Amino acid sequence: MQIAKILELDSLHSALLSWYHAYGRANLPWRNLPRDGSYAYHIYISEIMLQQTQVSRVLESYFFPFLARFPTLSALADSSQQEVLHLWQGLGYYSRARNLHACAKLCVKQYNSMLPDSLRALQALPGIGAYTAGAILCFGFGQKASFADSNIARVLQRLVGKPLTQSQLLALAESLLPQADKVFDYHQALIDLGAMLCTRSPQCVKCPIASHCASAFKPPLPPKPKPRIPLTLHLALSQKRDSIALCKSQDKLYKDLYNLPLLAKQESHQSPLPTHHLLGSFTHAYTKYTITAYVYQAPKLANATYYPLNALPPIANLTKKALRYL
DNA sequence: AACTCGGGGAG
DNA sequence: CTCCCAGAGTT
Repeated sequence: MQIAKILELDSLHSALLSWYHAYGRANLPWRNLPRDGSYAYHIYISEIMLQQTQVSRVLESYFFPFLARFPTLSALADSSQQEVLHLWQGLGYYSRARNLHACAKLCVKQYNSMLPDSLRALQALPGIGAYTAGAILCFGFGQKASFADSNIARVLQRLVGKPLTQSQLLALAESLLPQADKVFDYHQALIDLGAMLCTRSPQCVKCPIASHCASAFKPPLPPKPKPRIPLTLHLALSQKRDSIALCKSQDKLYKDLYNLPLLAKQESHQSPLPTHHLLGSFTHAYTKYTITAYVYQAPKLANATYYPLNALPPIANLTKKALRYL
């Protein structure tokens, strides 16, 4: 590489890192752990929780309770999937919880109850993809690995001023890496830059690397519109003493979680069923659907399983909302 | 490459 | 209201 380019890169790194130490979220719990691999499990949990999920939400009521209940990979492997789902309840994307449990069991069996420290082995584990494998290597094991989450992707694409394919993105990320002792903070800094300044509406005036950026102060590309499909659910609330009827989902959606029995479902806006006693209704957003749910009082169901209200199995927030009408 | 999977908070 | 978040797995 040419000298001028190296100096430029050096200046980019130092500008980014000074900004991070002044304005970044350096006090996040998963940023203040030993980086020798002894806390790779904690990093792993944080990375899975943070997939498509905001930091504030993970800190609220998930990260610490989960680690308190499952302090090690072995403890996680020894638990039941139900208990894991219980601590995941409300966080969404529940395949993450199922994969965590499966991954822990695999690591106990194959890797002496530890997470492996190679990119290939990590990526082969359920729920760990390209991004998370790199992040675990870098943040958990202190290795010089490159990766790109959506924050880093946005920053790098703005930096070069054009959209990049996944392989172009990874190649660029690799070429921008600083020396080994700075890689941890460098990646955290890029992530914070993407989350705090280089957002969809970037605050370029505050950006420490605007002078390196091809897109600084230019309007971002227009987003593409996404369709939303109306969905009407008719849910049965069947109470027996202090228990209610719930069904374990076998579908991909809410798999292994418990839901109210479904009387009917249509992909359109519907009115309540006139033949049933309506208790109430609510709306719920779910990916591409906007759901209207009607909750009806239902008689005792002969072949349903009833669960006590003070010891419910794991339920999704959709079901939790419906239980308000008890 | 395009879909699917949750949920809540920001704008 | 719309958009998006420390993505991964499936089709």
